[in-house]
Amino acid sequence: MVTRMSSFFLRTLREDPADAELPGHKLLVRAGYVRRAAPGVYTWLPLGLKVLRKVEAIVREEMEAIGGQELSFPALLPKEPYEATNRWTEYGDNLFRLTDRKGTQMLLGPTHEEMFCLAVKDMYTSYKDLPLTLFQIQNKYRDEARPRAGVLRGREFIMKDSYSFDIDGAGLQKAYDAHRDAYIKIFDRLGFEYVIVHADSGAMGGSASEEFLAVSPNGEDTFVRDASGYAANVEAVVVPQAPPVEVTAGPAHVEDTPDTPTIDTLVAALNAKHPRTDGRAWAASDTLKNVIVMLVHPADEEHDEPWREPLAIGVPGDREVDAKRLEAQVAPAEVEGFEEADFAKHPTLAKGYIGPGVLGSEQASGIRYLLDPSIAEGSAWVTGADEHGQHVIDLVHGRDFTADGTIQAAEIREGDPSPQGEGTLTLARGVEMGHIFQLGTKYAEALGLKVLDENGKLVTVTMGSYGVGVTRAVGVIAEDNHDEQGLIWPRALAPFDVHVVAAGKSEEIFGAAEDLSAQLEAKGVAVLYDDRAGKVSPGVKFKDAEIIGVPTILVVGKGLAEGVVEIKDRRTGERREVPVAEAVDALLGEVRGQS
RNA sequence: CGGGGUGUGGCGCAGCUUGGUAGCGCGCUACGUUCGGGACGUAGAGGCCGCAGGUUCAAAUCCUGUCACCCCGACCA
Repeated sequence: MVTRMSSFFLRTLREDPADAELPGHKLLVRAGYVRRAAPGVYTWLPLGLKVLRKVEAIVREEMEAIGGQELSFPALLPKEPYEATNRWTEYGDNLFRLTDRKGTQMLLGPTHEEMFCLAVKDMYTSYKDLPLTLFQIQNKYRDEARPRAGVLRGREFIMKDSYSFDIDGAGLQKAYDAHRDAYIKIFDRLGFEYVIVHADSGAMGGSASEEFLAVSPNGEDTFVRDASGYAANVEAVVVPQAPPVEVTAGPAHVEDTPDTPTIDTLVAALNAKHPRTDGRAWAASDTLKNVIVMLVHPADEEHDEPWREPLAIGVPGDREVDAKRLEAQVAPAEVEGFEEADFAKHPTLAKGYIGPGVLGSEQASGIRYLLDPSIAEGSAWVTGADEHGQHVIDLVHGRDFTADGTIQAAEIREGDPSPQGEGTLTLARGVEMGHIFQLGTKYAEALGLKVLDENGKLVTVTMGSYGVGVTRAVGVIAEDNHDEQGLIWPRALAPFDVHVVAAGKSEEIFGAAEDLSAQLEAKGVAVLYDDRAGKVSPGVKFKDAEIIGVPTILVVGKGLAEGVVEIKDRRTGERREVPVAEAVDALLGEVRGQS
């Protein structure tokens, strides 16, 4: 049936909503696709829901194409399965928790590994039942500390989550590859620019993990890439170990460097009082900065309570320790600052002048000491001498000091050499649209999902989990597809195929527009017909058509007297007149010609 | 959690410094004119000025407290 603007549940806004920042978000609200219901919680109006359903349909088709079977779990869940996997506590404040009238604690599902795992355990017991891939497209709930950018980061959002179940690693790899291919098809069809980056599997556990990031300057994730096609999340970049270099430095010597607690003050003091002999000036990159943090490990077999461990990290003085990279390396431990009270407990640490002299498990402080891999064996450094106001010059790695190992925690910068290939890295931002994980047996083990193999032996099932942000996809597409006037939907996702505007007041115009709309609908073309009569001027209708962003606009107006109507391409602005009798065929060509 | 900001008809905002019976634009209703680029006129409807205390003859406005929301950061499969 033709959708008529006169009765369609829609109201466009002339002005930007005050609470929106990004253009796509503003337009989705202004054009009547979504409304904010609560922070990070959005209502999908009829127009928006049509787009959302189209995205869902694409995702569903591709999941079914790789043999995925759709089901639907509740969003309201019992807490026991999440206690079994420890996520009831691990998920922390991000979990929406509630209590029923009997006082039983429940949660709104942030993701459903546990439920899928238990469902398979409930029904399957044999290797013959595997492999299996299940999926759902369902609301997820996460009490984000800071929801953002409208539908891009909500506290309630729709996700397609699927899970693969296999008897062994080879099966998992196959399922993983199938999902990877399916995701490529999905994101190609959704039509946005994306990169597949190596990701950190972090708290999810498991071995391999890749993220699909929609490239967008407004994205929240930073990733690197080089000219050869390598791309990785910053957390996942592995800086190669610098090869050893020949020692050219003289013996290490301690110098007085009063009032130099920072790298900047140190470099200035060195150049003023201890100039280099080779004529070059000291730079921050000649210094070795030692940063102490406090790791908070969760309780484990040996510790009943969360426990704390100091960690020293040595990085070149011109680089910071990247908090995200560090967190990824030490997960599931959390990173806290090393406070004054902690310094008091470690009297060998001279704040501001900490050096490798006391760092390391075997040294005076007993603090584990890890170096950035860019610090080559044989290279000489200026670093703290562990006495207030003193630094040591020409301290050579491997000759004068050693560490307990290396850690990937230094910041990654634009122009750094690519860890793979020849070129240098560029940094860009993206929005995480999909994430695929090889989970392995973590969840199956915790929940006891085992099947009998062909030898009659119990084997723990190997799982993968795979997510696509469906509501987020609509947000990203809106950010990517608009101009000054409004949204411009890709044809495959547009809420309607053709927006018919009756521009005028004569009965002939409305009659012809009505007739053309009906003919199009009869051919399976979804029509939004602006049949508003009376005081709604053509200008208002044109503006609304532009902001709503249906890719093809049919204007029935003044040309009708000469027997022509106008077809406008919303994206290019191109317009052409066609005889009324040919309009339907011409529009069918538009709608079906491209995709 | 840290920093910045905002709460006034459905939406966007002014008024607050210097207290005196709440205003503008959009939208909405009725009638008339207009009709290819967010028309115009006339007449209307619609607001516990976030909430609670306080000061005062009088509080949207001053004071105290509190709540909420937005933005940046931290956080975030």
